[in-house]
Amino acid sequence: MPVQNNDIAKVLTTVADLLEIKGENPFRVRAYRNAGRTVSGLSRSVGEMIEDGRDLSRLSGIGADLAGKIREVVETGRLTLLENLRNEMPVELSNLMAISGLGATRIAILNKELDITTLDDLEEAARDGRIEDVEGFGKKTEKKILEEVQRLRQEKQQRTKLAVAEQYAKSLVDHLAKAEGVKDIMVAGSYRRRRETVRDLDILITCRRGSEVMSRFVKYDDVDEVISQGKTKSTVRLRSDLQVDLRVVPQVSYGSALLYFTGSKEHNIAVRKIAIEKKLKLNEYGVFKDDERVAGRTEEQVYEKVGLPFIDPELRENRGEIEAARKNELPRLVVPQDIRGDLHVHTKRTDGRHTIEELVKAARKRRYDYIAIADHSKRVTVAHGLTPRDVRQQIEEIDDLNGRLQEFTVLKAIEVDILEDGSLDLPDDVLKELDLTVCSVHSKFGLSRSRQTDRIRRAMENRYFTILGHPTGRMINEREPYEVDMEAIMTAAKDKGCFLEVNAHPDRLDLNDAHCKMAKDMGVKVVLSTDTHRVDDLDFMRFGVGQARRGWLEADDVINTNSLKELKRRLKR
DNA sequence: GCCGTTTTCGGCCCGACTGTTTTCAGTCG
Repeated sequence: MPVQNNDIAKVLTTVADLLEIKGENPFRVRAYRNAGRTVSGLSRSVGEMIEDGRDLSRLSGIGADLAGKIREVVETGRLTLLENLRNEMPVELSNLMAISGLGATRIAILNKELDITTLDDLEEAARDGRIEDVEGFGKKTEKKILEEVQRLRQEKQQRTKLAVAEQYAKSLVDHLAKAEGVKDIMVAGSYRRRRETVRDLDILITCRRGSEVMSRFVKYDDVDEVISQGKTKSTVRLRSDLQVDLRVVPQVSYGSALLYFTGSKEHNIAVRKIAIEKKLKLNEYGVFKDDERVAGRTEEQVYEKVGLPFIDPELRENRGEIEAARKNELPRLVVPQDIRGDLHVHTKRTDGRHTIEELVKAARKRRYDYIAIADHSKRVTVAHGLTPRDVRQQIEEIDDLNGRLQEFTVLKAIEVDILEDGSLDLPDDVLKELDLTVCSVHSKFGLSRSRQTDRIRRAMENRYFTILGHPTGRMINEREPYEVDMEAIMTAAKDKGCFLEVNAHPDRLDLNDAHCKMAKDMGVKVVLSTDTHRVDDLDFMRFGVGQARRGWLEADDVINTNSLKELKRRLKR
């Protein structure tokens, strides 16, 4: 069983936790923590990278030492440093870091004073009232700890899908915008960076002095608990368990605050370092030269002062955007208006809710030029998948409709299953009648990495294979992606002239951001599709665009930004 | 432990809020 990136990241993070609890050099701790984050954010498996002879120390934040440690984990499944730490102290202590309000220092104190090592120990001590007697702790802290242990047990700390967060954000923004004196209001954080999930919402507001917006915030109907409340910053938890931070800053600081609260943390640190190089200080209140504010009102001004062009929020992950900005090589990211049509739409003939006509009407309303009807193939019996006869019937229906439509085209397609042996679920003489195919894996998710990869590669050898649908099969927070060698898949796609879908459904977002970047780097074109089942789903496109932007994709990397004529040309194999 | 457009040594982002304290450490983002 190969060691996955996630396992390596876990080892590095655990080491960071234990070193921190031990009171080690905080910068050494940070190095391990950063390395864990770097590894978990890689699109390729570290094991493969090592096999390919890649030098891990070329990754930012990973030097010779950490590269060696990562290699040890990959090759032996263990890390001597962690084993040594294990002999010195209980490893379970690192689990306590998940308790909000407890950090390394206080965990060390609780361990020393009360011999607490596990969550159970902690809960018991809090219940017995032993924690409040420890110096530096008190009644409130003890109560908070008990609540947090229970929260952790209920596994409520899961990240929230972007589409869900959007609903809460919109209602809350509406509520806050009604406060007197509010000028700017923006949801920042990972929400603005369009991450597929968010841990919390960060809302930034500028307003007139003496505005009641902060009290309006903590009194919002949906607030379950006020975690902290100050003049410029408050934190609440909504009934849904989503945490929301509100920051209020003066207008002269809006841009710098927006930059700061949009993050990512790593991006901010990198930008601040550049500011320091230029003898400037950057914080959420502005860019300062000798205590004089020289920028801050807009993000553009802040970037300009540190010598950078504006960097789109989706790129701000410290994954190379700073270097690209310095060289003036930032991508011109795809925007929603670039999208000319949707190539993965279901109708009521299978598991969708609407007729082709209804979908056409909805698509035209969104100013599209075309859609592709891609219902399921026969194997997906739960969705009443189409038989060859059904497909032919639908083709006739579409031809008939196209004859009556002006300045809009319905493309004939199918979402055809890739069977276990790599064949497609419909015969070639049916597939050849279609404009395109979306080929998807809907079964046998558990195949080994090599068999799953071969299955898809074999399918791509079929000359009627056009687009690989939701390429990893993952469902966010629900189902892990199936094991597949994405680099090999992309190599095959490029070789055979196939495309990869970025499924824009907010439960999928598959390809993910790192894979989008990988596709770009490998020269594989993608399709942004919504997998629409009801007309409103067409609006999921914005999530797909967000994901694509996070993966550095430009309009030219996305084939459904093309006119119908150009699209048809590119679909030919 | 990492890193370098002054550096291979000596730095490493920076501020708000809380709780427990009498001036601040710890935590968080």
